[in-house]
This record gives sequence, structure tokens and C-alpha cells, in this order.
Amino acid sequence: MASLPVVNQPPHRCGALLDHLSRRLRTRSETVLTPLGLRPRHLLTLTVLRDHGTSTQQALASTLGIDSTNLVGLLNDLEADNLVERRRSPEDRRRHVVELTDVGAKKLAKAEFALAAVEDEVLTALTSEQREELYSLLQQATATTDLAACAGADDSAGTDGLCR
Amino acid sequence: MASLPVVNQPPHRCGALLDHLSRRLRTRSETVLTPLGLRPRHLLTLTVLRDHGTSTQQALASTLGIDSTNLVGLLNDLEADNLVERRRSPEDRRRHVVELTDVGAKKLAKAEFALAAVEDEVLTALTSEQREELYSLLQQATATTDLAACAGADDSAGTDGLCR
DNA sequence: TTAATCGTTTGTGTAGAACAAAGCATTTAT
DNA sequence: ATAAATGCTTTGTTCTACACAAACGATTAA
Repeated sequence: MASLPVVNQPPHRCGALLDHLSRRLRTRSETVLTPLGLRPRHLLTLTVLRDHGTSTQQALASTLGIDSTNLVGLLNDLEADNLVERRRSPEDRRRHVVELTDVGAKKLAKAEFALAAVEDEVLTALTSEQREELYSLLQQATATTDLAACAGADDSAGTDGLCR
Repeated sequence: MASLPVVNQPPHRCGALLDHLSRRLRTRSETVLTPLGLRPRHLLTLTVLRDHGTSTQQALASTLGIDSTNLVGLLNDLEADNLVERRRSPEDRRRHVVELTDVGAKKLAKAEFALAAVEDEVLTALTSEQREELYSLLQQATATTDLAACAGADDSAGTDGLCR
């Protein structure tokens, strides 16, 4: 063990910085999102639905990392505005399959457009290329559909198996 | 929907992804941080103090983007554990200058070390180079000490001028 | 038929954080 | 010297986000 003092490992971790940047962005986003009737959570949910595609509520809750109980209310909000749609799964009629509607996709696009200015402000220190790079890294990092399920790995790798 | 006029601008914004990743990391970090007697906020504060250096409470609150009233309690926590030190500014004795102590720096390093595993788990989808890249982008993006003050740009560019 | 599962509803508890108001120490302006 | 403004602190209120638990209907599986 002695031979390797932590040479190749930079001691600094991303967590705090991620928090920091995320916080700056979120705070400012709220004022832009409010007139659209959205909140950060809603935006996040719509984004995940677009990027990861349709999924059951359990899977969605797991991806978002929130309690499925709380997801219900979130989806109620979104469905009330016709941004997402819940349909019963044909395979297992207990399940609800959540899907982004056209309206939802448009709203999401609109929100993202409106957020450009905010992002510009917060990311002033980065060039366009760097912002692209950041986006693609984040995209890739969050592409891991689920963490708990893959690690915990219970039986549930069933019908609509996730994990890559 | 056919040919999109939005040519040079990628429509996707980082905000939601940043939220997403930050959330995943923070949730998992908490369990690691708790035994150290820290919470995400504390870690963030220590990190900012190390990276941006000593600053007054006002400046710190502004950098962190939290209310200065709430910062007081945060600093009380940290000072109680001797992780930071408040000294009166020699220039203006109304001001408190906040500084990371040696103990604080060590604790921070320890926390970061302990968080390596968590980060590994959350960032599985990224290679080491990509993680480095991500870190450096985040670092650069958050280097902007303050946003409101630079934009709002009142008189206050005085004695301990910030903004870069 | 019984048991388990998925989503829903309701309710509880906790923590983060904004905001307001008032006070003390100190500095600046008059 | 006195008055006004500033920086930090304290206290207290309020909101919101969430996790968590319990109980229910619908549905599937044993």
C-alpha cells in the first residue's frame, strides 16, 4: 500500500462545485420558469422524460432520485397541464407508463430557449466550446438511468429492464 | 417540425442536467459527510473559502448565493468546530473576515478523500480524463466570485474589490 | 383464495432557506 | 459631537422540498 501515496489522484472533488453552480443556475432559473408555470423539478422531469424516454413511474422515480410518493404529485401537476400523459401499461395494467406529450416537448423547448439568457449569465466564464463540452459531459454522466437499482440490483430486472 | 431554423444554437440547456447530477451526488454525499459532522452546505462553504480565499461575510454570502442572515449560523457551526475563523477586519472593524483554519483545510481534504468513492459511483459513465475535464470546467465556471455584484455593479468596488 | 405489486392519497416530520425586525459596534457625514 | 449609515448577530416567521409511513383500489401472481 505504501508505494502509492495518492499520486495520480487529484484530491479535489466535483461535488461542491456542482452544488455551487447548480445552485446559482437554479435560483436564477426560477424567475424565468415561473411565468411558464414550471418549477425546476418540472423542468428536470420533462428533461429526463425526453432524454431517457418513456418509463414507468417507479423507474422514473428511481432515475430522478425522488420518492415515488412525491412523484405522483409532480406528475399530477404536469398532467394537469397536459405536458405528460399517463397510460396504463398493456403488459401490466397496474403500471402507469409516463410519456412526454407534444405540448410537453414544446413547452420544454420553450423553457430551454428562455433559459439561454440565464445560462449565459451564469456561465460567462466559459466559452461556447466549453459550454458544449460541459453539456456533453453532463449528458453522458446522467445517462446512467439509475444508480440504486444497478447497484442494489434486486430481482426487478424484469420486463422493462433498465440498467443500460 | 421539418427543417429547424435553430441552426447554430443547441437548444439544450445545462440547468436540468446540472440539477440532476448535483442531486445524485449530494444525496449520496450526505451519508459520507454525516460521520464527519459536515453537511453539504458546510462542505461547499469550506471549498469556496479554500478556492476563493478569505473574504468578508457579505462577500461570502454573495458568492454562495445565500442570505447573509443564514450564513451566520453556518459560520457558527464551522467556527464551533474550529474549521474557520472570524477576525475583525483591521480596515473596518465592523467587518468580519472569514478564513479557513488549518484544521478546516485538513477536514476538507479528508472529506474530499472520503467522497472519492461516492463520486466514482455517480460518475461511472465518465472516464478519468472526462472527470478531470468536468472538474476544471466547473472550477472555471464557478471562479466568477460573484454574479449579482458584478452585474448590479454598484459603488461597492471599494477596498476589498471582488469581481475577478 | 391469498398474497404481492403499482400507483394513489393523506398525513407527519424535518431541513433549507428567504425574509423581517431589532440590537450592538463601528464608521462616515454633518 | 451628534446623527446617520453600515456590518454582523439574534430571533422569529414562513415557505417549500422531501423523505417516510399507513392505508386503499386495481391488478397480477401463487
